[in-house]
Amino acid sequence: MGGTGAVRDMEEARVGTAAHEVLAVVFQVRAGRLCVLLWRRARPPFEGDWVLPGGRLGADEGLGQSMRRQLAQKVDVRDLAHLEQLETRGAPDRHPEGRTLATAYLGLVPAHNEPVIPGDTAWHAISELPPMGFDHAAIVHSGRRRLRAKLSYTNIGFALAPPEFTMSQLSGYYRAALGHDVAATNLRRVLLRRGQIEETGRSVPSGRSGGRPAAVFRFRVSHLEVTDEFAVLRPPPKRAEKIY
Amino acid sequence: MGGTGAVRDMEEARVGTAAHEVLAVVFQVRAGRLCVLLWRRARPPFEGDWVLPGGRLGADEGLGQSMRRQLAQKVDVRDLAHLEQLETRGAPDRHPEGRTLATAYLGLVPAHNEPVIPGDTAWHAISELPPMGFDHAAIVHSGRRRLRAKLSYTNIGFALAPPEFTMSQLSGYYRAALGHDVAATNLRRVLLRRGQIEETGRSVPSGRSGGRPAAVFRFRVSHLEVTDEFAVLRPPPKRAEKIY
DNA sequence: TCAAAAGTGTTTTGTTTACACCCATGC
DNA sequence: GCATGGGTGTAAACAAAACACTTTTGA
Repeated sequence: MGGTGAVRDMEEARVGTAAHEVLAVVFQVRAGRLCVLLWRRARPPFEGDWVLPGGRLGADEGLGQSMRRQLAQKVDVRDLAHLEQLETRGAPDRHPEGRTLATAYLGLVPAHNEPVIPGDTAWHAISELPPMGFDHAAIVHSGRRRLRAKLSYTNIGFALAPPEFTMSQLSGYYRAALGHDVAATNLRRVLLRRGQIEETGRSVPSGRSGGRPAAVFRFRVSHLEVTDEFAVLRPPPKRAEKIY
Repeated sequence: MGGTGAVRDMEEARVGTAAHEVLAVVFQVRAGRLCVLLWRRARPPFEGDWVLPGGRLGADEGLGQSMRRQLAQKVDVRDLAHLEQLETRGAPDRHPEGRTLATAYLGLVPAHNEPVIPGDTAWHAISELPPMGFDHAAIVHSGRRRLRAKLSYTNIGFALAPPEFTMSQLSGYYRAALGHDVAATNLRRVLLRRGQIEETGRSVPSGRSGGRPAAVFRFRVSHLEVTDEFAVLRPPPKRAEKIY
């Protein structure tokens, strides 16, 4: 146990009361790779290891509210296009200095944003995570699974892409997040069909190597929506008498 | 604030420490309807209202462990076919007697189990929820959404159905959980194709009104599995060079 | 023999992937 | 004019829903 002494010991003995922290898995696609924002611990335990940004829940804060406040110290909150709760971990031994529950959030920063971040934080590709403290590496992987799943049936791409983009750029963000190739030509049709994206009418000039100018798209809504709810077992379309 | 006085006040003032409880949304299909197990509060706040079973997190318990312990006082844990974490709520004012975080779980009891439950608990159809205390009604609806979604792309039906069943029974459980009709004939083919269910080889005699005897099926695995992961945007089947 | 319930065969529909081909631009 | 992407058209693959028809039983 740490050096806080009697006060902490008394608290821990009391059933049902525990320290609570919030942690953020903030992803951004950078240079074609899915990256997560990590913070380097300057003192034990896990000194020198990397951990998720976050901290103690304030006395009168909601969880999401606390997460945004803590994150504001690392990234400008305006850069965060999406934030959702991921999971809560409460293994009694997850924190060596005493019982601490942690509620993790998934946050997304659109590509090409370059938020100012403190010197002790850095973006790390999730394919090459550095040594990480506590159970934070596992939480990063939870976040990746969540993002990956939601790319299939929601419009969550809006939080990965900048406000305007070409289809080949967008397929790059999908590729980075999903971990496999995504054909721009088909992605375009799927997202258009689902009404997720629309053309701006403009196009970007082709690069020095030539090629047809690419049309510029944008997402139609910039908050999470389920766009493909019933992959299967969908309700009968006509006379759909719901039973509740 | 409640009358606990100085001790509680001191705790609440201390940043990062809060009471923590676990709550269970336990569903069972009963008489063709999706029902949730509720507990009737005997004292304020919300006296007489119905709430989710649960209670304070113990000093050295994990969250899931605590949930199982608390649930054991309401339903026999052997009756619980599935338990998964749902969400954590931490609004500062969610509990009138003082800051309390709650981590909710989703639990499923297979149909036709008849667990012994205490006199102050009862099953309520979710289409006719009684007046409920705290934010528990919202948590019930979170649970229903989760169940409904997972029926589409996982084998979670195993936790709704008894060990053996006919297809028309199974379609009844799906109907109750999804809220719309599910044709037994197509459900059979979908679940067989996905390898979720298999025939036992036996059949049940037809009822007094005649009819062909129904084949008896069972789920092949009785833990959660994703059986239809990439509804769309699936990775290329051949030469699927994953990038991580 | 008829009604009832289960199960099979087949068609239709919808969605996504694959792939060939056409388009617009820089050099 | 030709290489280089971008974009369209179209076919193929696949899965699920709809529906007609067959099977097996009780009365």
